Amino acid sequence: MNLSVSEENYIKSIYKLEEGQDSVTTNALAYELDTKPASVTDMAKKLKEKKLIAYEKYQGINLTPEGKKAALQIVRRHRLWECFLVEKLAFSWEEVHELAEELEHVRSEKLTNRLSEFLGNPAIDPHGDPIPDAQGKMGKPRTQTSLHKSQAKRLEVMAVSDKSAALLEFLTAKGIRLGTQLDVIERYAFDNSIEIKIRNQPAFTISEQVSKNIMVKAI
Amino acid sequence: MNLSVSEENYIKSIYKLEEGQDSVTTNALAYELDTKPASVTDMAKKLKEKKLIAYEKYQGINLTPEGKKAALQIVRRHRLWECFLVEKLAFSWEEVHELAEELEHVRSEKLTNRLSEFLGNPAIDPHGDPIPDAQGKMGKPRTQTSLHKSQAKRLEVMAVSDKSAALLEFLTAKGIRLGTQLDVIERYAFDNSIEIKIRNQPAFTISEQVSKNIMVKAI
DNA sequence: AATAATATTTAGGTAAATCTAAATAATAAT
DNA sequence: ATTATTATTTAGATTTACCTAAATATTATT
Repeated sequence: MNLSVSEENYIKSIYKLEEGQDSVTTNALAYELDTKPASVTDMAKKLKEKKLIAYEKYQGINLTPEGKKAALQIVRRHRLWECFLVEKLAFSWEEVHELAEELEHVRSEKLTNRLSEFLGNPAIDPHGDPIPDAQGKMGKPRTQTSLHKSQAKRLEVMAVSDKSAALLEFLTAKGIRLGTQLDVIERYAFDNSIEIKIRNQPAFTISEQVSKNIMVKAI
Repeated sequence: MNLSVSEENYIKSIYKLEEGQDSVTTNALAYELDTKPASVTDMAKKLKEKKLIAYEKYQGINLTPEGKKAALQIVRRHRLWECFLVEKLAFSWEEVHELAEELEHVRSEKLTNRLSEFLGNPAIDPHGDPIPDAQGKMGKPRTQTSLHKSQAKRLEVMAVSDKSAALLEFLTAKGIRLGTQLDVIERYAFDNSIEIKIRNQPAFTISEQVSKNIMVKAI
């Protein structure tokens, strides 16, 4: 199956949005891909034709097993390149997402597998996400909850689900990185903001938008 | 200046064909890019608009200084990725061209420079071609003559100008690689084939097409 | 120099991936 | 259960990078 860059981006986004949800809506996909719903409908028809997604008018989108396989290959490439950029080229974790976004579209199994080997077949990428192996097998689908949902009072940052440079820069500025341990001081119901504290630092408040994207586990 | 992948490929090919020639013809470029002359004319207008080439109807194509700068950046990326693939991922020299052809289009100066640094700022790529530095400065534009043109009787292989996998496989099979020293046994005028001999090996004959693409220097 | 051959350009068309605006379906609110 | 709102799809354009076929220039040949 030969996919265009655009088709690959759709498959990857569907895979991402499918997590948790039982199907992906046209609007959500359009927002995720920064495009218009009408364009999504067009592409949905094409991907259905190629048997990569299950799609019926107004019924939302799901990956077929084949589509999921394709998605996992793309995710594998993306996360391996992120490892490469951070470990070998000394990029910081908030810089690598956009570059990996381009590198992931070089579709060569041999290259992918050699790269993985070169990196010591890593199981997680610099953001804490698991890397699918050559067969598409992947460790547990990442951490338990978002900080937004977590009930815990003391927790550890396991991953960040949104890789926009803006968020990652914000987190870096605030001293939040992988493995950072935080205490939840207060949750404000009126705007869902959360006051948190990192050891040896003054407490500060983060918005719902931010807390939704910080993945944590209780400690 | 933001170039599409297609525009970059045109610029790169013009740069390649310009070497020696004083301008590049529509047909030559079409052949090089495996496209049609009409498409080249279309693109020539666009690249002229962007001031990357000098072009007047029926007059052939030349890079402007700006176009040449762009070309050297692309060539730099291409050759650095080739180094990476051969040195770090253990690809053989005949495998890397196609992959580098894709990787070269990731346009990030920071990535390029970090990659170069990671590789120890190499000055030549695995095919023997010099790698432009970050400023576009490049070592002497490679070897003197093709085997086809060379008058010398004993010579050394400095580079291969055509990177098609077919040719590179052929050369590998015959034991011809960078640095290989050969003796010219005979030149057959009727088809321009050449009988050559590598030390400790039986002599064999290569076609004009092959000899045109082997770059040598006399020793 | 006239003609033949070749090279190049123009005109008009196609496919992929997008878009806007309008139409229609599904969902939420009264 | 209507109506209003929101989501989705359709219809028709647009842009990029191609294409073919025909027209026109240039170059080579007699």
